[in-house]
Amino acid sequence: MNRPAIFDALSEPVSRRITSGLSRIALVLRTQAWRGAEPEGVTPTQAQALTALREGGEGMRLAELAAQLGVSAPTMSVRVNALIAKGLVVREAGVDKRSIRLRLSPAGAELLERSARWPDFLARAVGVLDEREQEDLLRSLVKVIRTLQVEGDVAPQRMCVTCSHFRPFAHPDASLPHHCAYVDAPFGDRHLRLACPEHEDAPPPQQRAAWERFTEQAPGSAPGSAPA
Amino acid sequence: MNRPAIFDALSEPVSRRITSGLSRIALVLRTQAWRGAEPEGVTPTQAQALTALREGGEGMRLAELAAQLGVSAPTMSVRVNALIAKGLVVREAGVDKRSIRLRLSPAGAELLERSARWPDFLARAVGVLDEREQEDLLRSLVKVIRTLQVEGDVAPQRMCVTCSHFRPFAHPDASLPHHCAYVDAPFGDRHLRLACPEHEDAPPPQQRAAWERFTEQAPGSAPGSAPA
DNA sequence: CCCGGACAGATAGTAGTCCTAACGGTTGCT
DNA sequence: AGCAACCGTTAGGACTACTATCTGTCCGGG
Repeated sequence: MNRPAIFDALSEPVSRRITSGLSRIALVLRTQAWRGAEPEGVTPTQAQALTALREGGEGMRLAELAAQLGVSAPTMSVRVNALIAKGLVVREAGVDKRSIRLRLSPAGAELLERSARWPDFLARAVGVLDEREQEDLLRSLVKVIRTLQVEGDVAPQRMCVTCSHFRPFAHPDASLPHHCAYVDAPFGDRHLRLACPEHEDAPPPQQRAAWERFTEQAPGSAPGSAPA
Repeated sequence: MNRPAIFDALSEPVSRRITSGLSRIALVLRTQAWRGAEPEGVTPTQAQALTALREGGEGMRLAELAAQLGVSAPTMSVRVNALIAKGLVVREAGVDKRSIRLRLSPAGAELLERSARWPDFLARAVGVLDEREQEDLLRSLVKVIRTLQVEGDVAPQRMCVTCSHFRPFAHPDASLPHHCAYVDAPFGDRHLRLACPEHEDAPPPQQRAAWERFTEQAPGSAPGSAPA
């Protein structure tokens, strides 16, 4: 579809410029990290831990939480203790007396409720994209993150594409082609989730099959787009 | 185009899930930051400064560099001194004796040459997207970053869309609709740059006009997509 | 001419982040 | 019973980056 052009020779690969753009956004997220957290009296990483704790369901173990946030267990231990001292998290003994179960306290849940809008400066910027561009962007991000997960660069995510309830392209409707067996309803790319509380890891063969179906289909935005 | 569905009521807004995905990628970039930099004997932030120094052209001032990387001047001062001590950057007196001009040393340029492939783990993940998806993704990122810049959340970027040489949709060819007056050649969305050495800030009225043309056109991927 | 305000950058001092190494208590296998 | 594996914690050190403060330079006014 794209004809050769002078710029094809002049430019670095598209994928590299994309990573440069993603890095730029990562930079902004880092420098603006205190915006939402500080007014609530927590640090950005503490806020991050609270979010993970909510998304991961109740009774998370310490090591789980650490893996989810990509930090070492000692780091997470200190972080969690700070949150416990602030009364935002409670620690309970697990069945195994070595392990612990971490839960949000009511105060922690309420804090998350209040500050759930961060990072809305970025959400506003994303809002300049039209409906279709957002859907395409979300689908692309899902694909990239899933690949990072397979490569071991990031911990398993609670995403639709690895969920046992996910049935890609189960319906002919191009607008709502997928099916979620948990709520038993069709959905589209725009509904794809990255952190679903109802997520349940599918067995690897099912994951692979679903992934193949999901990626091999032409994107919903372009029914007959160039396979050649 | 998208019909109402159960999931429209169940899900948080698409823009919020997108920011969640972007945050996830930012997390990976942060945890993997030492991968490319450490083997070269520099820290990630030092590598970042070197990159900015190359992209920004020769003879950058300290404050400029600090703004580009979203850190305070003192922070950048310390960082630059470390790079000077390592012989990767040279400091020269500016015309104004208060200011300094920072340049990459040959050793610094050579180091960048060697480690320019970071973060290629992310570039590889982006590589699972097909050509068209990458083009769409790049265009969306450009739009988001440009918006962040207008909002003041990030320093001015050397992007095509703010460049005096940029002529959006100057050609009828849907594959190469834009024109770069600097190299005097047509180019497409897939050639859009985020850090062009030849960038020259266009005057605000021209920027606004170009931005309007650039965003109001239907994305190249969908000639007749929903204006309603 | 020189004096003060504005500016550019450098230097403390402090706080947050996060790692590796080493340590106690539990569990389960032999 | 003994020992290895496991879970979480504590200790120490490195990196990042902020605010406040300081030194030197430029420029305009008296």
